[in-house]
Amino acid sequence: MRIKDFLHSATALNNISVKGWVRTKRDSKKFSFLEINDGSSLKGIQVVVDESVPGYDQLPATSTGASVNITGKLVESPGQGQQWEVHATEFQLLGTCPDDYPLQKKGHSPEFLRSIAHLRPRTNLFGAAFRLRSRISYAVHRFFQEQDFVHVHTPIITASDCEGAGELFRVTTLHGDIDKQSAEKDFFAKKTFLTVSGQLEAETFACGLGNVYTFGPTFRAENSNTTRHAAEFWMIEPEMAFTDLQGDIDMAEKFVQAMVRAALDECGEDLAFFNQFVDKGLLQRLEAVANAPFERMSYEDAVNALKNSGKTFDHPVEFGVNLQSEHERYLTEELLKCPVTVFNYPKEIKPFYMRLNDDNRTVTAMDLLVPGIGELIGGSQREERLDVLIGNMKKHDLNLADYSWYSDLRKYGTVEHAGFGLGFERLLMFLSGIQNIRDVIPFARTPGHAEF
RNA sequence: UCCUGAGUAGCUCAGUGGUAGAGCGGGUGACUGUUAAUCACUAGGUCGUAGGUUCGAAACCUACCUCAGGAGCCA
Repeated sequence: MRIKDFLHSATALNNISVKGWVRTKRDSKKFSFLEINDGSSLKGIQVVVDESVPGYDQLPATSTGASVNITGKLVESPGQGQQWEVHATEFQLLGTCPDDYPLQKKGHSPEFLRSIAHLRPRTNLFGAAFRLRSRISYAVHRFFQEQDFVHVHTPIITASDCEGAGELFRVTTLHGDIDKQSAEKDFFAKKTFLTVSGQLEAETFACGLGNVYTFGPTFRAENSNTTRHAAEFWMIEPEMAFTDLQGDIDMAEKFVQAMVRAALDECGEDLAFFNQFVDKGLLQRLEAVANAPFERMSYEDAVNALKNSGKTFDHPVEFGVNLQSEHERYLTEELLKCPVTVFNYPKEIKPFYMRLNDDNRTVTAMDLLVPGIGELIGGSQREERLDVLIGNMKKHDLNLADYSWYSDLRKYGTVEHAGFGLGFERLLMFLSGIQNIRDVIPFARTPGHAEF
């Protein structure tokens, strides 16, 4: 049993063992109070160690951060502030914690804790963040598995650039100036990279297994320094055969709502903590998202709404331009005050694989925007017509031979299909209110940073 | 990569041209069924780095480094 179980115990218990780290110690003359946390929950448990307890002589050396093993009994607490406490019958100091331990009893800034990322799992904030991450990771699989989606492990090393998805990390075993050497001499006998998306490979499985999803690491060598970007992040990419854009949007909205519901239902204590210390409006916002339908708006309507907003934007809005952060923020945070899916973007600003609409000027792209984050999901119905796809690839200067396996999906038994990509860390930011992506991933990889 | 801001004690910060400070944390002691305990005492700093201006620089100027926020790119 762990501390979480003791805190929720229905009865007093004899002969229990508590192993964990000391958060704080309060000494009396003849006994000490310890608050012990083992990571199983936000709350720790209070332990009372009387001077008669074997091991009491180790208490002076037991400071904040020390690891301990306590044998004792769980009893109702006579003090205020907790239902249960542990009366030690034996105290064992496992590991001392010298006074240069950087974590104090008081709060620290996330920036400082980032610099000691190896110790931050011991804090309330990051304990909560990474418990949430784990629960939601499980909820992702549960959501898709319960609907008979097949989980596909798409390759990490790839030779294909999923067009337009940012800079790639080169993977090579060559030494010296690699650009001056023939790629044929490299390990894979061609230029290879870390994946920027599993979408193209996922499509091959969707066009065979029906509904599939990927959930794995993704790498972008983009030199971007923002609160929403990491060079290594985890992406969820469902891909569905016999599905059009509407079905894609339906699934995206259903997915986001299910994740919000999972967080509310399964991480209540941690969410309450975020609501108190990170984002006062979090719970209210999540409840609203879980219960109300999302807005949908075509790109053209969005552009018109922005034009008629009466607001002056730093970047002017016109049909044909990408929506800027300020535009997305206005739509989701001011105009609609809820998540909104914008669809049917101009074809010029979107990748080759998106299906051309009958108007011949827009494609079936969709972006799901949420308050506070901006773009959470990007997806589309894929171009299933071979001739149109080939034409697009030519327009985008792609080497048709490199993508023959991809166009084969249209050559042999093509079907309409659609999918989307969702940055897992952005979802966690949305669910926790945590403002910086570096605080929802265990060890952030960003330009100039690969510590730990 | 661009723009803006910030680097002063372990942490959070005050100090805007004239003897480096506070709170918290650490140490010591006292006290108490305590709970971000309380009280007293105490240690702790090449003021990011390098130049420059000045009788005198933590402060003003220049460059660089680091961090943060914003932008672009995107998920």
